[in-house]
Amino acid sequence: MELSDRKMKILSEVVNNYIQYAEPISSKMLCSLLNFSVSSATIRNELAELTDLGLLEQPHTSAGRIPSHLGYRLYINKLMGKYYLTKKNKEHINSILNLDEIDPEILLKNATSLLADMTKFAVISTGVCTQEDYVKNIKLVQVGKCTAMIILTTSSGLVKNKLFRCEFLLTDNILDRFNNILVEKFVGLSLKEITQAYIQSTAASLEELAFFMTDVLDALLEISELASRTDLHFDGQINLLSLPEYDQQSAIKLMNLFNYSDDIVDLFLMNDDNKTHVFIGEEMHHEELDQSSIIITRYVVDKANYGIIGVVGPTRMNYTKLIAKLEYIAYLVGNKLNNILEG
Amino acid sequence: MELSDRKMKILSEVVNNYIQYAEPISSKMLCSLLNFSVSSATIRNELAELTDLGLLEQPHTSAGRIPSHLGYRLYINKLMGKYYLTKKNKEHINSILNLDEIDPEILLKNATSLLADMTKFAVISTGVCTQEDYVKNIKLVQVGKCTAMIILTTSSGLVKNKLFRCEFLLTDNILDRFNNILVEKFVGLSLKEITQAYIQSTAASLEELAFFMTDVLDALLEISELASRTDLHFDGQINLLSLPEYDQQSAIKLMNLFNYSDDIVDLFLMNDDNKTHVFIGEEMHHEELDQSSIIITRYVVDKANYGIIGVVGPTRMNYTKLIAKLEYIAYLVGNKLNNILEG
DNA sequence: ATTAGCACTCATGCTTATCGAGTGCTAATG
DNA sequence: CATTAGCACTCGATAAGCATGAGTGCTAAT
Repeated sequence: MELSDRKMKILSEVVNNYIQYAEPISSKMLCSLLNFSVSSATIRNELAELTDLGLLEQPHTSAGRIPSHLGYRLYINKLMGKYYLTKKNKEHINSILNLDEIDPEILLKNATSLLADMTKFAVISTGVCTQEDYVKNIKLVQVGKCTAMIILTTSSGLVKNKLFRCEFLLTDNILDRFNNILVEKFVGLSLKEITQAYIQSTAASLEELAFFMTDVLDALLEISELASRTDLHFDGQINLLSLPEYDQQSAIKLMNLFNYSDDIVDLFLMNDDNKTHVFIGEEMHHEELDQSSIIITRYVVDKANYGIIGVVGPTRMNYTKLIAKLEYIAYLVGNKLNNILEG
Repeated sequence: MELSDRKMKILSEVVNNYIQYAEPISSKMLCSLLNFSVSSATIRNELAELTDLGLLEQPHTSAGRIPSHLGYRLYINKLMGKYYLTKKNKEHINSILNLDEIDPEILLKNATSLLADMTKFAVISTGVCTQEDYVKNIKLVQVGKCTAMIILTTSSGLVKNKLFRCEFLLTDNILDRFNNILVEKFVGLSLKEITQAYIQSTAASLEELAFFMTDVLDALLEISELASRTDLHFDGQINLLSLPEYDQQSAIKLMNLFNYSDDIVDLFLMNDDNKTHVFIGEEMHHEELDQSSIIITRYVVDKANYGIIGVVGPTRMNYTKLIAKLEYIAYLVGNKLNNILEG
């Protein structure tokens, strides 16, 4: 079913207006905004039809119209234009992200917080996801009499570290020996392969050394689990509190959704290509998100490595602007991470 | 001025009741709760006098009484009993904090989040504060072709690390040389001494090597600044949202106070001995905190090292219970950190 | 297809009335 | 003199009534 050009323009205006003012719009108002040479009664007829089609809604009989989620969907798929960031905007983003930070985790944290600041909404991002991350290197460094740090680097550029303690005095010599063993036994393995069971069988093969290496091996297990769990970054949740669409109740529900984050991760994984996706309220089938939309996109590091970054806000959000900002930041992050990985 | 025993008991009951139910209490109700053999009219007379003394307040003429901040103050200083944690409570805390985590930062994060979970309020803690933290050791570890990690350990047990990148290919040899220089020039210095200027003058003394070491030195500067800045841990802010005393407005204000945290830090430093302190609403002279109280205590690592941990909640909080929980956790954290530092 | 005109709806804001919990005060009591 | 019964009074909370006006839907005319 095709809508007339005029209906399109009306729908578009309703959405734009609602995004800007958060109030239902009347036929009269639309009439003066649209400059068609028709009267408000004609607009009213059009509005009635758009409402019948399920694209618009009325909060109550004598109120103006607001977009339904179907209305938003049509708007997003067909009607909205593309927004181009101003030079100033881009420079602002560049100036904050182009620091020579080379830790992927910190870079992502920065990007997430920057986007939250810019959008005044909540932002979520994942660390780099990779099909098959494997151990690139392991280093042990002594930091105290009985304590040392284990540093794990992976093929996706991740560098994770963790402190651990042994029951005996450490020396460079001992640590070197341990380190060599770890390198020999674990470098090249996929992170997934490093399980409790695998560690145990490795320990067994070490014979009398196994006893001394339990702490190191435990630490390795923990850190590789840490490395294979994609980490999540949240920011700007508090921004949502000041928005008219969230009362205390729903804000709390939303926060909890973020905190017990499995559900959110699932939502995020709905993004399965390199395009930007918009999910609107009820489409997500999560009561807590009925009033909200999520825009997600991927930052692409290289063929095998990407991550996801997205904005969560009220359905009434400025999609064009947000998409532009999100995509630009995702683009920069992807580039930056690619540099880090290559370098 | 001394209050009669009966007045004390009445005040105490008003506070207890308000803490539990968040509602003004009437003379009649008090009468039945207290089991004095007097009538509600007598209680009313007592209440009137307590109100005249500024210890109680009436939300409006025909309402019951609630404690004023002076009332709370008296209650806290003189009236409230001591609460002893149940075995179950203690075991729960132990089981979460007695993991063999040896990174002070992570330990503190865990403690903060545990306390937030237990109290359902917001919790803030500082890292270890120390009069004069000095550099105990520096290590450089290669993690990529041109990237390395610098690890700084300090006298207070802090272990901080940071990735940095050089403009040239790294080798074990080069890093060893760099490392030796760093150790020679910086180990034993107070963190405060490592300033931009100091780094520059050190670089100057290195002559032709200086050029190659700029990146390392920059990283060192950054990381030592990071280490000397006491870090702050927040948790449970969202808990405050569900409390009746905070509407959206005041919750946001409170969150912002936490986020731009200088003010909060000042408040925290009001704690200048090893006792537990309670600050009540208006006493803090921060509009945002008028409805809130803060309980702070120190965790003591050893003579020179301590940190602060505190709970922020509505003035109407269960002080005895909270103090018990807070102090127990602070005690464990202090102990644990002491072990880590010694070991 | 468009439109003027008009009856109809409903959220909003204001005023008024009622209710009842809880107080403060007075006068009586042991 | 502390205590108390009794009672008038206050004031928030809740509901009900009413006017207002923005905005619609429908009809009949163009």
